[in-house]
Amino acid sequence: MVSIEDVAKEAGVSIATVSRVLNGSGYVSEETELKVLQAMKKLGYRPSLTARALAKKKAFNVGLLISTRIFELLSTELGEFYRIMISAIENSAEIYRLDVRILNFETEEIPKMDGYIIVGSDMEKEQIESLAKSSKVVLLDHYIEGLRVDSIVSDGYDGVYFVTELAISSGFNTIAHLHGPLKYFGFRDRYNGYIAAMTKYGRLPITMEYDELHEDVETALRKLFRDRKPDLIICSNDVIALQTLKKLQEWGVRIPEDVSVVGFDDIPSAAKNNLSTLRVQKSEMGLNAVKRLFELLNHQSTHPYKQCVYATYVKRGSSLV
Amino acid sequence: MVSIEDVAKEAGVSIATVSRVLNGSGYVSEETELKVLQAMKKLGYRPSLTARALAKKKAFNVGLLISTRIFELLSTELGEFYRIMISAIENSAEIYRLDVRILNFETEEIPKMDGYIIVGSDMEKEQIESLAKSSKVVLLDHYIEGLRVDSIVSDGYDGVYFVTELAISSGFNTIAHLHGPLKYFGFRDRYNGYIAAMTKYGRLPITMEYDELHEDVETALRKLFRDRKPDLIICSNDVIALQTLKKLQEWGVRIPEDVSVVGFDDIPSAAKNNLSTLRVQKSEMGLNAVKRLFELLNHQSTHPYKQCVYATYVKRGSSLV
DNA sequence: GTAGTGTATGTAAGCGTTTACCTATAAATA
DNA sequence: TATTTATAGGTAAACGCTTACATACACTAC
Repeated sequence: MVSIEDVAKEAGVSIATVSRVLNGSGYVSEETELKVLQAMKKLGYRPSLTARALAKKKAFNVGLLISTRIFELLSTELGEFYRIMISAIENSAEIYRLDVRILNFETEEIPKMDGYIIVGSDMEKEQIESLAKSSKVVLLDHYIEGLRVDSIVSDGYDGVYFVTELAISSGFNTIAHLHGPLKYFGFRDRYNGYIAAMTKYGRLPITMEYDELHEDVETALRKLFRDRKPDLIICSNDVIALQTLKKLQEWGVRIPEDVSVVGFDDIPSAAKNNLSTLRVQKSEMGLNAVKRLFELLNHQSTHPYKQCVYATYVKRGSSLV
Repeated sequence: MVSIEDVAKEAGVSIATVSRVLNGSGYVSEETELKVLQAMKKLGYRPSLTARALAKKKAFNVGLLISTRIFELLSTELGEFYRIMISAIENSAEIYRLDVRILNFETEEIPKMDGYIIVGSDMEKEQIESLAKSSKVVLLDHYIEGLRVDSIVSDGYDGVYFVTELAISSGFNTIAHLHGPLKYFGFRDRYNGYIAAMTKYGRLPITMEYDELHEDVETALRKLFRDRKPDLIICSNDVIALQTLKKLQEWGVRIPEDVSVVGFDDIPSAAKNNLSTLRVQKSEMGLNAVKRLFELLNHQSTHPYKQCVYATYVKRGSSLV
């Protein structure tokens, strides 16, 4: 590996000078700059990002932007999902010398900071867009189509594909998917994974949409059971799965002997109710958000991407698969 | 930030000893180890990955696994796609101290190396799976559903969503999607992006599947034009788009006045034929593959993910959008 | 008793950068 | 002419870690 020292030697200057032209800091004569530039090119020099990161003391400050909804959730049992993510962020931020400040973007003026991590899907597209224009931004557990902002999400497509395929190869016959409104990316993503797996193995998809916040699960389930009783219901998330579980038990259906039920997210009540589920890697995602933001903050200019962290299947008592 | 030195001081030992318990290397008495562990916990110590990476000289060797098909492509004009990716890999590998060796996995025995980057989609699922079991593996420009191997792909969903949305907001009325076989993930991904955007804006999707390698584009286009003539055709890839372009011109259709055509990939002939397209960020993806493999090779154990690099829209003469 | 061996720990030299601080000119100002 | 000031570039100390090497002690083997 060619180092800054090699370049300095080649150009006949000190490493400080090379560093200066590298960073555009301090005084360097045009003549010297040219010599250095040529030496770099000649040797094919590429600065070590690692060394640079280590040497720079620069402590960035980053805002952790959270909505009122999530803020309030945080102090309840349901907030565990975000609590885990946020504490992962705070822990890993230290490694990268990031000063994290938690902010409610709905009630407070957003102060100018080096970068932002936006948690969850409550911020408007326009606000994200304008924030991303002037700062480094990473979306955590959120993604907006066509916006091209760095995002970290759980891979719903792959997760649901995985259990569906697993179920098929374990001999399940009638695999249904009970999903939330497809206008939401997350639900659609999971839905697509289900469809892809079923299609791949020549199975007929059996799906039912239902809004877990405004509709009754009973109606949806009745419709779902009308033609053939499924032996496995894969639900869009744990809330839907738990409602399903409860209703089926009311009906006297044996779980998992008659019907297996699988959720998505792994919220705390999933474990309590013995629900098999696809676990969203919350702390891993938090850590990755920090890592990615750090990258952006340092050697900027890398092309943005969406990072889909694979979900992990957690088998519990609600399913035979 | 609490450093190894702080821990050493707290535990009353040297930093070398702390490093030893950190890495499980060399001799450390149980008693000392306990002291160190306690000091770490007390101070909330987290080792700096940056410093660690810098200090480790360890040069890993990695295999760049390529199929015969791609190997042969490499020396032709069509191979530019992979040539760019591969040279990006070779360049960035140096930064990370990776010794890259290019291998044809179909003709040569795969030698034992620290990690592998598998380029393209020609390797069998089973072989990838077994390779990933004993080594660190990154898939480049490939992704296998349900396998959960680290992958770098171009975000077809987002890319096609982006142009579709752009076209809708630019006043296009009849936007069609001419796509390759949906059994392939890449085509399906792009297709889903198109569907999502059209649905979002209440437009009726107009789609036509066609196998660019075995079927004739004329038939597909005739079917596509039967009901309403589209004013924009978004194609699954550049090859399809170029065939479309040619056929339309044969028919005397004016491009882009009558019909706009957009492709995907940005292969060299796209530029030559003035085709608007979604550019796959080849060198960025190559670089990211290296970076990700390096992460895996070092502080292993991070949870795998699929990285979807956003495509960039490149407007050329074939479209008004 | 002397040498050899296994165990335990410390010392210090890197790894490739950045940057505070210092020195040396030449030009500008008094 | 003497003093300031802007410009140019060098020196060396960090940054937090790993690791080769040195040291020290307690055994065992002859």
